[in-house]
Amino acid sequence: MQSDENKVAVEKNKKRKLKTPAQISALEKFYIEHKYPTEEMKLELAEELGLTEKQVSGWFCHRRLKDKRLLKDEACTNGRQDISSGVIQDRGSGLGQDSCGSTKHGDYRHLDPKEVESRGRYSNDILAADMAHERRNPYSENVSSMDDTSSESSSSLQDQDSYGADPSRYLMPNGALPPINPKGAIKMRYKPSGYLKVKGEIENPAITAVKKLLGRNYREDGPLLGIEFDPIPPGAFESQMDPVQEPYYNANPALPNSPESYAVKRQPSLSSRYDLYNTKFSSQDSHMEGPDPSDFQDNKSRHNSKQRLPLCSYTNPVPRRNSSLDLYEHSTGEASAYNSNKNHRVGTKHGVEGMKSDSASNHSDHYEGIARTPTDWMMHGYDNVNLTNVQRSEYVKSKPSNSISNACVSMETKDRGPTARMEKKSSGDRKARRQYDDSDELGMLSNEIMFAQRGVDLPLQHNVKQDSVAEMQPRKSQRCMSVHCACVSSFWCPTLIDNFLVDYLLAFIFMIEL
DNA sequence: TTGTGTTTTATTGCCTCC
DNA sequence: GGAGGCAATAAAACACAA
Repeated sequence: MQSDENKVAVEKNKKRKLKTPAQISALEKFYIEHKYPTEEMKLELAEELGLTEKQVSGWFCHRRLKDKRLLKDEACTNGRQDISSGVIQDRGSGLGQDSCGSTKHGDYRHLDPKEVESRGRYSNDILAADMAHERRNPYSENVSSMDDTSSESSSSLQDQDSYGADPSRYLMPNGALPPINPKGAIKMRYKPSGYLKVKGEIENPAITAVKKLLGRNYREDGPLLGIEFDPIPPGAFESQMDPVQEPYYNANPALPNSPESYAVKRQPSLSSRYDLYNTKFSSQDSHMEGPDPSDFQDNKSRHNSKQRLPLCSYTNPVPRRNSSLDLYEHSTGEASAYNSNKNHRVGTKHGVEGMKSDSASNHSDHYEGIARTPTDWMMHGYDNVNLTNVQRSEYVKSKPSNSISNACVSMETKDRGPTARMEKKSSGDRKARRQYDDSDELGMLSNEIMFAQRGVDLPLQHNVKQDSVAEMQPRKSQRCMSVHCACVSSFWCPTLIDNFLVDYLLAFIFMIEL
């Protein structure tokens, strides 16, 4: 009898048991803080979680292996991408070949394992793993809320539970990166994230080819593709006047005012958002510029990587189309995409689904009429490419259900102000509108300054063709015109336009040319 | 519902370090 | 030699598509 009981007990113990969400959450949290916990830590943790020390040790061991595996996969992926593109990317794939070749005893071998400890805060692959965990774990949200009372370290855990790939998650409240543990910094070099990561993912052969074709003409800090801009309207930057009372420059007086003016007017506000965005990402980029990146979004899981990778291709030349939809949704709805972790989540189920619903319900409205964003301006102005509404709808229909597009959504929402539909909305939106206007003041100012600088420093051959601009600009004030010009100028203004957008634009143009 | 693929957990053996 | 860690392996649990 006793032997039978023992047998049963052994069987019971032998049969693996899934750890509860709370346990996993706690373990993950601890793992972020201490990649290599001491025996005391393990004991304490085991006691708290009702596990054995052996289980805890094993979990940490497997967790490290998981990290390593994900890192290796990511590195291999990047390495293949580099090969396929024929260009050695100076960012985003440093680890690749080295780690691909040898895995014995891990890629951390060259580092003191202890030095690797506590790097988890910056370890994006952990986030990816957590994202994978979330996919599997329907209780994640509960766990997340459960940890609400936790202290600082738990905040990261909570973020984990949300599994947002938002690169700003680790930013300090003031938007700056938290102080970097030198030890962590070492590891950081291997873990690109945020913009750099996304960029590395999407920088497919098409973009590479475009860059190759452009050669010297492609300057990240210079005019784009030789697009000609019209000269700055006289007095465009004169003292700001009441947009209602003041006369305004109108290159084409025949054009009536239209709601687009509102949308266009909003564009400058994006600069402030862009600045913030770029601040975040550029800060991260500064850490990513190292020889070796991998990336948390890619690290999500092998399974998801397989699902995601094919979507990195530009089957949809304008994946950003959904973004404006998203923007509309968020600008009028509850949470803005800019602040939403979910919208930064790359390749997450929710994000994709959200996009689908957006496209399905709103795309027809969003692409009626003329271009409303700087990107649209470019599309109209460049090579006289006139996209019909139908075509645009098709862009939407071919909604990119991929991580990149999802990332674009979040970026897009930063790029674009509210669409013209905002103008049509009821007065109930005026409150939100005022908020935009507030930001517009700052944004316009910065844009105008930027534009003025450009007017001095750069030749004017890069002015957008006036027709295209006039066609799209309902002008209500001189200031609006200056804003319009500033928006156009943002395409070659390095501080306003993200390289990410440039890449997409290049890819789009490349598609057109093909 | 089922088959397949992925992830997680547990176990074992080997290696390195002290 | 013991402790700790890594890698390999098996099996259970899970996710997802057909």
